[in-house]
Amino acid sequence: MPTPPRPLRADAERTVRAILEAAERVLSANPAATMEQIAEAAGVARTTVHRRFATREALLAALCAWAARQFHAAVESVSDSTPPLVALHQATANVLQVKISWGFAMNAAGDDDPETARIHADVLARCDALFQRARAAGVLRPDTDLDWARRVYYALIHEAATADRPGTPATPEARATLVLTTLLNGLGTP
Amino acid sequence: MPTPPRPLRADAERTVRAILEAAERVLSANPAATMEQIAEAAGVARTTVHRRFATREALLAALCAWAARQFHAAVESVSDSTPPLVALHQATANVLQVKISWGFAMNAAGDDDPETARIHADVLARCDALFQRARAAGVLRPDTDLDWARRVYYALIHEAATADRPGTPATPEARATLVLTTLLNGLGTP
DNA sequence: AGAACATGCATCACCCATGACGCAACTAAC
DNA sequence: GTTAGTTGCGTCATGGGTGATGCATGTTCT
Repeated sequence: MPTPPRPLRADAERTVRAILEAAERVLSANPAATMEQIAEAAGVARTTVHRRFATREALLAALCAWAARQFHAAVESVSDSTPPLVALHQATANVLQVKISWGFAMNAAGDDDPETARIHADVLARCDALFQRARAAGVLRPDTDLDWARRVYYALIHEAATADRPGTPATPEARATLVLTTLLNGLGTP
Repeated sequence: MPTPPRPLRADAERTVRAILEAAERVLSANPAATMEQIAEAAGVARTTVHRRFATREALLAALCAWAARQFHAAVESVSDSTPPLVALHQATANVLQVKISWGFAMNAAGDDDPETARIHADVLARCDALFQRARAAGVLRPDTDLDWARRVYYALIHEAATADRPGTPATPEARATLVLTTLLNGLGTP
């Protein structure tokens, strides 16, 4: 996370953002991409990347931390008192919005940083709580294995976020509906 | 694919198998693992790996080709005349069996080799045909988007193959049932 | 406008994975 | 048992990514 004691100047902050966005773009296409390629995509010299992120690991960690915070914000904005099905839809749409732009960073395992790990754990807890509410309210079957449900849910979100076929709905809301109808009703004939 | 003009001697063939299995094991844990690590896991000198697979790319390609053939065999063994639901269950169980042992190799995009690409295309075609039969038979809803269905199906198989929690069913058959009930019925209250 | 900060560029050193040989010891195949 | 193939080991060359530094040229902030 780029929070050195001395606050960054405005242009430097812009540079950091540009580097993170470029890293997401380049690494999602090729996870083994070099610092050089990332720098080029960011429109910046390679040495500048090293100035902001001492090592490659540091860049990866910062990228993951950034995505984790977006992820957290997407989930946090959903009120705990909203009915489960509505809350699920809101959270799904928000997460999809983030995931479309930060797909690589959200999948990359950057839990070596304790702060990022904490955020991930918090999101996980919120997700679990929401699923428990959903099960208690009868949205999910009473005998549902919540761990399996969560895995399936994440997987569906991932598919909905990466699907780019003509037939796929464009807006996050429509995709969220697709995810939830598939999760709850399946694709078979009732 | 290890098919040089001259057939390999028995011990050499064993070595190739050991290297491929080690590569799967090591690379699934760390996709950026070195040839050295793979060789060590295979109980073989690094130079021997290079003797069998000239370059790292060649090893990856061979690994993917091997997995693709296993994949193909798992799908091919299901008769085209079997009722769709039964066929789905058989194919799913077979694929899960393979995927548990060759998870990395099946995900790695090794379609640069035309032969492997052909096999993958063939498997895809069979999957599509099976899904069309399922839809025609009323197993899938008549308005189902088959592309979305296939994506969800693959994703569920992936989750079922990588789930290693105590609550998860152990046998491929039981996991196949989990995949199919989730795919067809979803997890919501009917 | 002046001070502090940021960037590009050129340059350097370093490490490590990769890939290639040759040779001696061994093993399968006939 | 002879022959051809296989392996381990030591060795070497090379490329490429990484990380650090100094300096001149902008840019921001006050």
